[in-house]
Amino acid sequence: MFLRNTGKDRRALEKKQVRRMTPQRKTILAVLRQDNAHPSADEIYDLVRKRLPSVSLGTIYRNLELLSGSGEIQKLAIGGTIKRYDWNPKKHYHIRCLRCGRVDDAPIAPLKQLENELYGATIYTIIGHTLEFEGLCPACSKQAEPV
Amino acid sequence: MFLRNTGKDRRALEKKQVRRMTPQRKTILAVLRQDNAHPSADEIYDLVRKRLPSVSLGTIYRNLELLSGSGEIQKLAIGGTIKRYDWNPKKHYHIRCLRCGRVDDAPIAPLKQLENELYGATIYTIIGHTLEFEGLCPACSKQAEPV
DNA sequence: CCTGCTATTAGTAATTATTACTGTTTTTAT
DNA sequence: ATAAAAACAGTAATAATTACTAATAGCAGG
Repeated sequence: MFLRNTGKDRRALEKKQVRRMTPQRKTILAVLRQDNAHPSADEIYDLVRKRLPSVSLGTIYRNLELLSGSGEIQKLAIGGTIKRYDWNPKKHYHIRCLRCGRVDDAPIAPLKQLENELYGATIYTIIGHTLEFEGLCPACSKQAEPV
Repeated sequence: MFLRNTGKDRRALEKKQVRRMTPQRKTILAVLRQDNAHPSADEIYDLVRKRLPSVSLGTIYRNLELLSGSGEIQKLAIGGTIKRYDWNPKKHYHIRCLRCGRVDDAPIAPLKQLENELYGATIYTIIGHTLEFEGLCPACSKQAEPV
């Protein structure tokens, strides 16, 4: 949970706690918890705006940062570019569609002993790992096959 | 000539081949192949400019895209934000320092049977997976421990 | 050797996701 | 009740990447 000292990472180091459950915060949590699609900040913004039309994107980002920092939700860096958010803070894996970008949970239990294989073989102090499967979702599988 | 899609996906679909080995292309390959640090496009840009001062950043990106598309190098989306490039096109895993962002190869063989565990359990057509370890590099380990 | 055709280039503009800043409002603590 | 802290909306700035444009370079066929 410690990252390097660019702006965003500096904030993570501070381990700032969520103090108050503001309406904005509450709504962000609510829309995230009824969404299994691992939405991006922008998608969450759209969903929250339906309930709180005057909410600002900065508030979305700030609160997603606070909530993931305090362990209530999880921030995912899947596939490279954009960040996605997961209401489920527990460690689990994901599978991503290479065609449309859809992300689902991968139905496989965390591999706890995986890091043991590196002990002694790497100069790093190992803290964790992320595992991501890639494939085609049902809709894109159909399109991809020329039938 | 252009299917409607996001830029990067469109380009991936085209599977455009590298036709000529231009000096720019050759230099990009050369600097990448003598660098085990998995440099970013910007770092490669700096390295190439030492040999070809007038090269442009767009050329770096375009050629890294072409070279990874044709399988000569590998494009990595490690840790989320920026992309890094690997002279080694063979499948292997990486470990990233959470503090300074350093990336090294992880000394562990690819888990070939991992995807089998998902067959029948997911609605996706599985194509592959990426596994990334997180930890602290030696330098950052020392700093992190209060001694 | 010329002519035309693409691939490629440098340089620049645009885009996207995210982070930072600013002035105001809201909540908490005294 | 009042001062301090936290959070907010709105906007500006940044970083990485992608797209565009006009010029150049190298090959293919006559």
